[in-house]
Amino acid sequence: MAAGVSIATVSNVVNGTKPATPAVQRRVLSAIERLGYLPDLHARTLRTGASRSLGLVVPDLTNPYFPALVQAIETTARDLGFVLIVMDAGNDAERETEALALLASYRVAGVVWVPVEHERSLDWPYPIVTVDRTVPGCDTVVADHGQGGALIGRHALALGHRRIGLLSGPRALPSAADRRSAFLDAVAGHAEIAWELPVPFSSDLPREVVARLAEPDCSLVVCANDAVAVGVLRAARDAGLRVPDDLSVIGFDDVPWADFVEPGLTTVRQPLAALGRNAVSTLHARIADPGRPLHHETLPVTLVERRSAMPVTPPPTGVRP
Amino acid sequence: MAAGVSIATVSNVVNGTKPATPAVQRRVLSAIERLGYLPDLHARTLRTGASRSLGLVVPDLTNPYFPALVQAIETTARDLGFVLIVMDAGNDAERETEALALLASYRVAGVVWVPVEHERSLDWPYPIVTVDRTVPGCDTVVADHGQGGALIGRHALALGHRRIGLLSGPRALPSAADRRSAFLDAVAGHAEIAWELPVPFSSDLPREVVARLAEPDCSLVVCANDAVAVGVLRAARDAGLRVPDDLSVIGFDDVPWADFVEPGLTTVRQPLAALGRNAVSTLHARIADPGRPLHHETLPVTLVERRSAMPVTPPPTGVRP
DNA sequence: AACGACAGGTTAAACGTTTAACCGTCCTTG
DNA sequence: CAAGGACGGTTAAACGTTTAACCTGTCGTT
Repeated sequence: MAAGVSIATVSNVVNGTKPATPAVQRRVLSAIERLGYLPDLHARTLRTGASRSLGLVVPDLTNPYFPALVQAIETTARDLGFVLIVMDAGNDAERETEALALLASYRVAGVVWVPVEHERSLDWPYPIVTVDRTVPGCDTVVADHGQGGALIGRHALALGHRRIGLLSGPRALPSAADRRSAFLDAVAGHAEIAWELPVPFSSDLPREVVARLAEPDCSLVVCANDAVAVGVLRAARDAGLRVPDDLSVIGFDDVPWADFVEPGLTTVRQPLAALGRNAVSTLHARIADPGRPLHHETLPVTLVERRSAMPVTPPPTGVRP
Repeated sequence: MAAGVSIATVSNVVNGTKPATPAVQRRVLSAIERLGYLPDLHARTLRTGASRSLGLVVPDLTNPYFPALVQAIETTARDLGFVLIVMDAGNDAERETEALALLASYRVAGVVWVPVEHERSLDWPYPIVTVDRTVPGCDTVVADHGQGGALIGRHALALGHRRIGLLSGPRALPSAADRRSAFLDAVAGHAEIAWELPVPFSSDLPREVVARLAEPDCSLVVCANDAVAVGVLRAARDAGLRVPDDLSVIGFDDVPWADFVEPGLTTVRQPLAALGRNAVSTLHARIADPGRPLHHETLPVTLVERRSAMPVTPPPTGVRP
């Protein structure tokens, strides 16, 4: 090499594998500096078999849920010495499979996966940790959707709501189902479900839903999502209803603009950053010890109270005390 | 190899480099299938010197501007046969430099870069295309901020606004400066700038600004950003002002929730997807031909009219016709 | 019948690392 | 003073590809 020293020695000083004479160290380091040498990570990976890259596959980056998650994942991955290869599945299962295969070819050390759909039989040559969804045989980090549902239920009760409308999300989605049933359990016996309608995660509510909203027979509507909560806000306004005076609404997710709509949405916040951090540390642990027992972790969520849900002040239709 | 054939032959059939007998093809392909063989891209890159990965460095993924951009970049990169290594600089110049160095070690074929700060002298061993900011010596794809400013100016005039407040963004940011001066040019001689205040890109407006907003001496305030526009909406509401009846406001960016606030923000939309697509195709072209002349591309923006800016109906203070 | 061209296959070198094995020197030590 | 470690360095093999060079039949041409 240009430092008048062998290649192996260079390797040893850059990695500190073997001790070297100060003089040699200086020479090597200065030559590196001078030539702008950077080790070739491909060659390194090829030789050692230990890849320093992680994959991340998400259904749709533009979902407001993801940016904070991705950021946390990338940051902690890099702090652990890994590089993150990100792939957007475009909500398409086929494209998702391609992504996973491509990552296999790239010999990633592991992948963080947010599956577009539930259930999929697969065996990939790398460890996987799933986030927010669970796949058999994979480590998992999820938010406690059940707790979220319960939190909402208890809050609704505490605010004095006794007749509640429920806009539940896609029935097939486990997280939405968890939310729903925990909520139902929490209010059971204390409040009445005026009606329940399943809606997609969108601000564009089905016609029948906005019709129902126009003449509410409840004091609160609990929404599957912040997106649908925004739809409710809009429908209420169009119907001349004031939120929260005439109608309270509660969302889920705490999207970045939950505080920007009028009134600010009371909602449940998922610990996105923690989810991301723990996902990659879980993955890291599994990479270090492939034989360790399966790890399922569920992180607490928090209720964030804003102005869209308030106590029922004039008793809705005060029948009995 | 397990197909009773040499390694080289396998390479030839998977890449179609050299013709092979149908029988051999079948044997190889079936062996590949059977063993679940996937080529090692590290080895491939090492040997050919042609990396199939691109880097992406952004200041802060949680900025609502980025998700759509990143998605477009990832998608078109993958369609071109590249894999995307994403890095978040956390708005920190130092971390950004680390990111660029790490990408160099990874021998990426090129990188798409949205610099956290303007101006930086550097020479990296890969081609770079910058997005939304320009760096000397790099290919560039930007939105036409000047056009955006002009669009706003003309729209304001068309709506009949004659006294306008201006909340301009960080002076040091070229894009914000372009917007501002084009806007000023567009309205010059036809409308009066009641006041101008530089503010950071945030919904939390400085105290003095909300004070000024409380007693507006203008019919329209033009904001540096959708974020600050939201701040203005909020301040106006707190001051008992109705938007757009008492005051019109115009933003910039068309963030995902611009249509969710009340009233919907009229603003300028940047062609995020096109920006991303063109960035990687520009990069691709440069990779194919390192000697081609520098390519600077600026993409048109569009005005999206919603309800936060309306014609002045009662002439503001009708002095002369 | 002899030869050349060519198609289809193999061998071996090379990419840039890491690492085990090896080899001098010098210092210590019995 | 001879022998034996440490210590600091070098050599060479190996990782999984690609690719140039090479080999070997087969076939078509004269």
